[in-house]
Amino acid sequence: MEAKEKRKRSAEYEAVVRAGPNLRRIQQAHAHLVVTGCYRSRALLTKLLTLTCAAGAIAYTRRIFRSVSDPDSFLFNSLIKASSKFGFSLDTVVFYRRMLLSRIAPSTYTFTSVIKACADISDLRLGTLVHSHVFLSGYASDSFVQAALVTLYAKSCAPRVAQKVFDEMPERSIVAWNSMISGYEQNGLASEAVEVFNRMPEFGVEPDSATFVSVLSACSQLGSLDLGCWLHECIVESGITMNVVLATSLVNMFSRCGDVGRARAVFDSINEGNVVSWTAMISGYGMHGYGVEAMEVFRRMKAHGVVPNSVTFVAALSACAHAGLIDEGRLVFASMKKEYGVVPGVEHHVCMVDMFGRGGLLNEAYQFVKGLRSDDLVPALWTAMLGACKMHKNFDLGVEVAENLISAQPENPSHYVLLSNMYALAGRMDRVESVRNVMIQRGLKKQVGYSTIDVDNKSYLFSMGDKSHPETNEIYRYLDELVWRCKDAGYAPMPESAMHELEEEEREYALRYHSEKLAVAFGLMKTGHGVTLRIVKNLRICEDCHSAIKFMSIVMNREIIVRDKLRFHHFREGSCSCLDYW
DNA sequence: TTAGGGTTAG
Repeated sequence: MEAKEKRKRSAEYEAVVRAGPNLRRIQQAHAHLVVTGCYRSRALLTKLLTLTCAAGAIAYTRRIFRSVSDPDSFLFNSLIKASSKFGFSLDTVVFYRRMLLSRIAPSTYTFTSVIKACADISDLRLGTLVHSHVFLSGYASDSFVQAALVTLYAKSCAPRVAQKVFDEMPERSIVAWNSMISGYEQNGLASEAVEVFNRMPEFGVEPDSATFVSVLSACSQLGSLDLGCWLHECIVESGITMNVVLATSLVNMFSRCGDVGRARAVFDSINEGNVVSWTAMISGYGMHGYGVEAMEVFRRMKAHGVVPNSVTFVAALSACAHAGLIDEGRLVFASMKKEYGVVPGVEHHVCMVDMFGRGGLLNEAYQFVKGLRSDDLVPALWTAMLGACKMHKNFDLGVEVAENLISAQPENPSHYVLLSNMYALAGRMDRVESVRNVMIQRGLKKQVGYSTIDVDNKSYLFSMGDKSHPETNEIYRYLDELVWRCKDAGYAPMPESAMHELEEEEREYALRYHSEKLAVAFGLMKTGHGVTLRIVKNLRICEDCHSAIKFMSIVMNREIIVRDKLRFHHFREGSCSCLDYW
């Protein structure tokens, strides 16, 4: 009799397992259990709960959980793990609280899941509280818990705390190293991420594919092609399997470091691409202004049966915007909702305004903005509008837009600079002065622009008028001479795009020693003929530098590639790949 | 009566 009972139960259990994370089948299995009276079995209930959670039916999970009279430790742990794993972080916290209230002791397994949930919602306060529970429970030296804590602090914008936890770990697993590297990378501290990576060999730790994915992202931020190529070699030498995530990371790195050809070569080597890898390639072409190529990849992606999502559409629309493909952009935008059911969000709206604006269709851009719901009117729309006003010299509209921007974000100094630029271009110097005074009153400082360039595997940083470099005198002299040669070739400095409060002569001086010009001069000085220069600027390249670098590419017969905040500019033989379309 | 963790791409 007993054996028979046991066989029956295990058959029921098997039936639940077979249902898998499919809500309809789980419900059928659940109904069957209720009918046969087996639903009182804890094992079955627990399995049922984790499966409903995996199926994404969190409301159903909660309902079943509420019906359990006296949940045990196994049930709590299963539920906490499943809810955390499938992204129901707030539920994880609620279940954890219930567990504590039920006076059931959490284990290291409980903590890893709860800490991951706190990390996913970047809740530092809650995470710190759980960290104190870890101490009280005596699990502070568990390596899994510690690795989870590193992730928690890293993802909650506290990378220094993460580093402290990491440093105090007696044994650091590869996952802990990876958490530390990705933590720095995700907080925009790319150099620190690379430093951690470089310290791995001295601890005898072999990087795995997740390590490379994170360090490649850091490299993309830095825009350092030398570093990226070296990492690529490391991956090949390590014999790590090139999975789609790693390959996509490489595609992104090569694009963002200015070598879209290599990005394409890696992309072509991917066997089973997914929506992320295709999107990465579209975005890569887009940021270089290769709109036709981007749209070709977009077309091929659809032909391969890969369904574009919201991010893909941002990449495709932005590619159209940066290449002036207005009609194609319109078609893409129209197809979003109609063919793919993707509802346009604020990012897509910004792309459209940017696209119309760059193309000189200011009125259409403005009408597009006016047609949006008021809660969709994000500052980025006005910034795109403003860029268009400046490019196409519509100062009245520009002033109106800049004033809108300032009222929306009075604490953002770059809006004041834009407004001041607009007034200056419109010849309203009295207003320029008053905007500047407002900035001073409110204690707002213009964001400092800087440019970096790699020479002989070393990164050099320049800011405007920078004199910190040991070879400053040589660089300035070289640049002065270069500017003279450019002037001979037809370059005319454009003083109006400098800070307008300066006197005429000072303005030209300030322009001449902009960070990107200093970086170009240094690169030309230090590298041999035929070497392509690659510069990364943190802000948008200024109009005058854009013009000057075109001339530099002629007089020095060099290819110069500049990545700015928005896109790439390839300067060659006196023209730029953006076709002045930025 | 039942399993098991923390890291990675657009």
